[in-house]
Amino acid sequence: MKEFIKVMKALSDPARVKIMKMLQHKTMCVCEIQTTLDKAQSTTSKHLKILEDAGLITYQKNGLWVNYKLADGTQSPFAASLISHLHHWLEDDPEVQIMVQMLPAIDRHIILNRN
Amino acid sequence: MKEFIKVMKALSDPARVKIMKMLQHKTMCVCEIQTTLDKAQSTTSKHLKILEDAGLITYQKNGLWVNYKLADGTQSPFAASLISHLHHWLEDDPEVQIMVQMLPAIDRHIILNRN
DNA sequence: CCTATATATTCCGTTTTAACGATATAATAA
DNA sequence: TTATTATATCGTTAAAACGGAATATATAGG
Repeated sequence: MKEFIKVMKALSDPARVKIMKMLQHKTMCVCEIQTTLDKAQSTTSKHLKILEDAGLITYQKNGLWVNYKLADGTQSPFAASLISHLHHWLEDDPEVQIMVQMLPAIDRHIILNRN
Repeated sequence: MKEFIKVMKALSDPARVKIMKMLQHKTMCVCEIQTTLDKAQSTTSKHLKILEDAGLITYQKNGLWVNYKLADGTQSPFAASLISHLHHWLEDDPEVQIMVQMLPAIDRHIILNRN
């Protein structure tokens, strides 16, 4: 029950659902996710932790960057099922559509004014 | 998005998930659900309203009694999918199992000391 | 009408959640 | 080592959620 609640709670916040939907398109670092969400860095980091604790996303460190991506669902059958459904759910949601449109322009090097 | 969040939030509370699991076995009135949950009557009533707003359950009035049952999911595709999954999810959860065992003994007439 | 009763709603206290700024951590580069 | 930088954690505040007691509503029966 606790594990199930954890997954449901994780997906009960619009910002976290948006993170799931953006990671469906590409692996992203924290600053890219933060920019797309338009939230503070600490807020973004906490949302990522909640999703990770629920088994919905994973990360890989690469130097200073932490790259997040959707989990494969092996950690939780509930997570697995919801990750799968989220691929087609909310595809026609206005907020999600606008977000997806801006994704190609989101790049860590541009965000950090560097090249 | 709002509709999706509403469904996920509704299923983010153990008491409400338990209600879904008990209604999977039979239609129940508020006092029966309250007894099974072991919560106050107002608390129970509020949980039921949240589940109903999310399209997860429906009710039918019969005199003084209000009988609740699982929704068919026509109100929301998210609700439909989760109702369906919940049928097999948490079947082996200890809390749910104990609850299901006591269900046959839960009867509105016995609860209200009447026959 | 009046009474009884099953459920819904209101009120209020407590706990949880989400947000941000500030600080800490960890990795890179000099 | 020290400086820089991407991310994580801490501290605090405001809003939302959960709980129960008290009250309101609605239906049934006299």
